[in-house]
Amino acid sequence: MADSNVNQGIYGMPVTLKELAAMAKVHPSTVSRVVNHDPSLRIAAPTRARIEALLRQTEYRPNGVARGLKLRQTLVLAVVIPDITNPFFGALFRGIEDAAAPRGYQVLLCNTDGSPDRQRAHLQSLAARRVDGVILASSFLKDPAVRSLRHQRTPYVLVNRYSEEGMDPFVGSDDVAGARLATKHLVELGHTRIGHLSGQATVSTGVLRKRGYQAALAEAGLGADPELTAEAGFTEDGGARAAERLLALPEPPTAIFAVTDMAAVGALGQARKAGLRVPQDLAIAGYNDIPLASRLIPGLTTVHVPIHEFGSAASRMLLDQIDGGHVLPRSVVFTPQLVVRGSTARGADEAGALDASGRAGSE
Amino acid sequence: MADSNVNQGIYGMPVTLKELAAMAKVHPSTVSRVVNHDPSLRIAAPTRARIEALLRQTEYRPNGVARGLKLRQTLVLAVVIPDITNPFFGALFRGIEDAAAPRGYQVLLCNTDGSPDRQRAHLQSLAARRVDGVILASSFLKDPAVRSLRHQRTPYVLVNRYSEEGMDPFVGSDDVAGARLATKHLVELGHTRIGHLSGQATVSTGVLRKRGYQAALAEAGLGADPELTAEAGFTEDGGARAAERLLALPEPPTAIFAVTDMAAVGALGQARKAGLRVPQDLAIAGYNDIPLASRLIPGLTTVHVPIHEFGSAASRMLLDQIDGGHVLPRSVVFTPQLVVRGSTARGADEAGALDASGRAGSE
DNA sequence: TTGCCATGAACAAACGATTGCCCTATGTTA
DNA sequence: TAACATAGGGCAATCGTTTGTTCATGGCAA
Repeated sequence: MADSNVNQGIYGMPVTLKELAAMAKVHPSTVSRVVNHDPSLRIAAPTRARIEALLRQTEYRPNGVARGLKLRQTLVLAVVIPDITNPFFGALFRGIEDAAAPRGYQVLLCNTDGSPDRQRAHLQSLAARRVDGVILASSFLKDPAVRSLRHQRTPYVLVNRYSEEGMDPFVGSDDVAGARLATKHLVELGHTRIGHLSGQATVSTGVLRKRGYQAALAEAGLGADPELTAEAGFTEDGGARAAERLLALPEPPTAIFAVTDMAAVGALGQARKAGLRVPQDLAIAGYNDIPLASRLIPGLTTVHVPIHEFGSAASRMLLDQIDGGHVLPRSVVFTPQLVVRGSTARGADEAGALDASGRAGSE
Repeated sequence: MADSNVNQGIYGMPVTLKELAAMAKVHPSTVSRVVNHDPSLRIAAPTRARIEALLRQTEYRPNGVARGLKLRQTLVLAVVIPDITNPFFGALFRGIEDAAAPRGYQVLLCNTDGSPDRQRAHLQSLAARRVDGVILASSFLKDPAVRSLRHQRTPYVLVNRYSEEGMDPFVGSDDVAGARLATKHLVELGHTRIGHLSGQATVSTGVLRKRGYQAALAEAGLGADPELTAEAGFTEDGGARAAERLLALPEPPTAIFAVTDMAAVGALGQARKAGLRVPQDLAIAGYNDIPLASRLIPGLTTVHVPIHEFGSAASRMLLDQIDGGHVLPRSVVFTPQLVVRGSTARGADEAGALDASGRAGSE
């Protein structure tokens, strides 16, 4: 460093309070109070004018890191998800950012790919970084790193994942009701062998949607054949493989309810590969109503949830928690709605499927 | 604050060097040197053991904010894009994060929705935050905030966007060549009225791909009818509207090359709405080969570029620039490849379209 | 003239970590 | 025995802000 005391930015733009103060011939603290509009500061008009002119000329912005250290707030939120490539999480993220930005926050995005190790690594970094809050939509709530969030008193909100302790701030939909809706729809279409592509048993959405599926079957007087449920996880690949297993059964299902649209998409591809027509030979329903669902041919019947609002609601809960000290309300649960498209159309002919696919998702 | 001097975390876990030092009965600086494995530290074995045991028990992690202030590095990168909901940017982000994570960096995601104001707001925040580097894949390179990145000496890399100054670190594909490839393909299929859904004239990809389109037409001895080009931007909606204009012409095109897969998807929907069969009545080609392209029916013919590698290459360039002080190489340009699917299939019948759609994108 | 009160800013102590330098014991060597 | 080297850590400045407190000055009333 050639300039030992006063560091000038390029183009001679000062970047620190100290430099600014030297130029204005006042003490740095005075400049700080002007910048922050400190009401306790009584300042002579000419002095204030001098400082403000300088601030404008130099476009000074306080160093956020130093500010973060002093004020103990970073104005950063973090979102931990399995994979941003999944359209569900893309829409979710937008909801989060759109609600966070107006309040001055920016958002770190952390993909875990469903790996507990990556999740733990991310959470540890986030804790060290002192992010102001975390939104968790990833799978592993037993992770000790999650507990350490609690212990560190880092505010957090869960999206689409209940924790076991059950008392965590939560945003999501009524998974049981949604799954019942979709399954009941398949029942009413006359199907009696209805398969289920399930999520992992370690994830609440997986468990609850399966429960809804089983409830709908029971209400219809249909026994839940365990053979008709195959674990697919939440990916297209998983959906394809699980569907393959189901379709290879001696008595394969004529309809499938998938835990997730992505799994349903996998099933759709698998059905096509097997030469089955959808919906004539196999009806398929998903969950979430991702944008892709309405663009497929046939359009995917699915359970619509307001993904973007999941994000913004979670964001707001988190920020309120950060500002206010505690959580209110503790949870936001949206009511899911069935969206019927071509993949389960009743007397589906080609035209019907096309029509249905033309509907735009409301997301 | 009840505890004035020594702040204990919950569960009595110390969180600062000072507390740790007090417990180990050594000076904080000594603890710091142990944590950072300072080679200049000569320390008695028992002392070291005492400190290390303490570090393990308490799971101490240095406060990243304080560290950032002192060391002038935040270990944060930022990505500025129009919209993460667009599959192209989802894949890009994963590439970036996957390359950044092993080197200890986490990544802020900033969506601009193509708004210069939002972009400027984001860039200003990022500068104030002292992020270590920025990857720009958004549209506005004239933005003064971008210049200020340069002025602040914040390292940055452009993805898929040339700046006018032309000397910025860049990652992307040869847009002219890619567009020529796609257009030439349409020419070879026998089309003579080939339309173009273009990007904005302010964005390099828009300009260059249009140039490639025109070059291919010229080579084929086809004049470029300006009426056959409509500005679509990079969104599905824009693509639909632009396609609508083209299809309403007295002599509408029989083939369309879209600047982007998303625009092509919009055109596909518009064609369907107009009762046109793809590819029989209208052939459509896109650019980027997003995952969606291979799942549509018919599959979308497109120009494949390695999106994930765009991200990882950009990430690596940026990190090298941060570590090394300057940029080498200044740019990475991938060679695009044509992927032919059902949307331009030659004597396409239903079956052919289906087959083509079954191919998985290599991304 | 003395005392008091605003006024207008400067002072200085944090926030938590890093790091060049200094200091104090103990051997070691001349 | 005096000078010196080395081991083992402590000291203190620094990164850039924020903020409670103190201080000097001048005006005004008594």
